[in-house]
Amino acid sequence: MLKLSRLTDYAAVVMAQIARHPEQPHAAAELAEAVQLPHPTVSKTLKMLVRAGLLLSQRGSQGGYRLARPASQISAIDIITAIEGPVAMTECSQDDGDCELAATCGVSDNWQRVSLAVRTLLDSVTLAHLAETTPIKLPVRLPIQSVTLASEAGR
Amino acid sequence: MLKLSRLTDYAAVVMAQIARHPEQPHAAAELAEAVQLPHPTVSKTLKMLVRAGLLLSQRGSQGGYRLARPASQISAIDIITAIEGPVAMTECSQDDGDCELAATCGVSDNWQRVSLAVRTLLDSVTLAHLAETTPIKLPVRLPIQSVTLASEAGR
DNA sequence: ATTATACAGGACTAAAATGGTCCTCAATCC
DNA sequence: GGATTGAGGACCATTTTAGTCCTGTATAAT
Repeated sequence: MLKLSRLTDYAAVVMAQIARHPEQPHAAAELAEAVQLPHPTVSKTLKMLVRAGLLLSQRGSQGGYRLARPASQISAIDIITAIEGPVAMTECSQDDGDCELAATCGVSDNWQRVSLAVRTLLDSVTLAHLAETTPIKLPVRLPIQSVTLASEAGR
Repeated sequence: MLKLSRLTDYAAVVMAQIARHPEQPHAAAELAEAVQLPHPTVSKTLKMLVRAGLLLSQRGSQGGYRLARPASQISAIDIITAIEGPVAMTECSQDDGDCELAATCGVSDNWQRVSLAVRTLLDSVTLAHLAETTPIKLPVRLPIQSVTLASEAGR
């Protein structure tokens, strides 16, 4: 279905929660309560976010989690990558690229361009954006994305 | 990893192969040979594409598969949807939207906007694009995408 | 008509990913 | 020292995915 894993979803919700109160550290138990999710699961998610460098943790009483940098400098793709690994549309758009079918494939280059466009899009969405509550939805348009496909590449 | 399933990947490759020779019908066995994938798997993929209305099939000898419409009128999202179902970043960005955590979630609206942007991006990529071989990659930029987030929505 | 070709539909299985829990250890504060 | 809180990883259940195969049906050539 080309969707985020559930853990990634949790991660975004938790990150947003922290982003709305960036001063104090937040214990896992407190966050779990706030977002109404099981403690062990939230805890697992938080650990992944720490390992990815998006959160800082402090042990001991009065400890907890804080953002490693301002919410405006954390992007959606950072969160997704932290939980799911690199965003790539196809197997072969990854780094290793060990697809031996590349010869007969014929679409890999273009998929890679699409991948890049998706990544760029997700990179332009920040945690600050996600954390904002949205009382009204007024469609204001703003171009944020470019993609180059073979057909436009001069051939 | 936010990536396409392998079957979707196959579907794109096979569709591109057909798109490059749109006149004759192509038998599943012939396509499997051309793209170097197992016949049963290719066959399964083709059936899904027919059911989604992207391919037309003809039984009997000299039968096979043809595009249901020109490659320029089939988008990447059509192919993805045919195999994986609707593209939605989160559970709750789907139609039913039966997420009872929506109250404490606080990010669902913005994820839905991101989903929409991804869908729009994938909709702008056509099978004709994908099928093109790409001898040179000259980065020419072309804005194709807009997204509206809460922060830009007037509020 | 008969036969060979080729798709339709679905059952079935094996393997992998995912979601979720729990236990033990380490750090920190009081 | 004791309470609190995170780190790390093992572990299991469930779901999803990939892939195969079988039976049936439509079509064309002869």
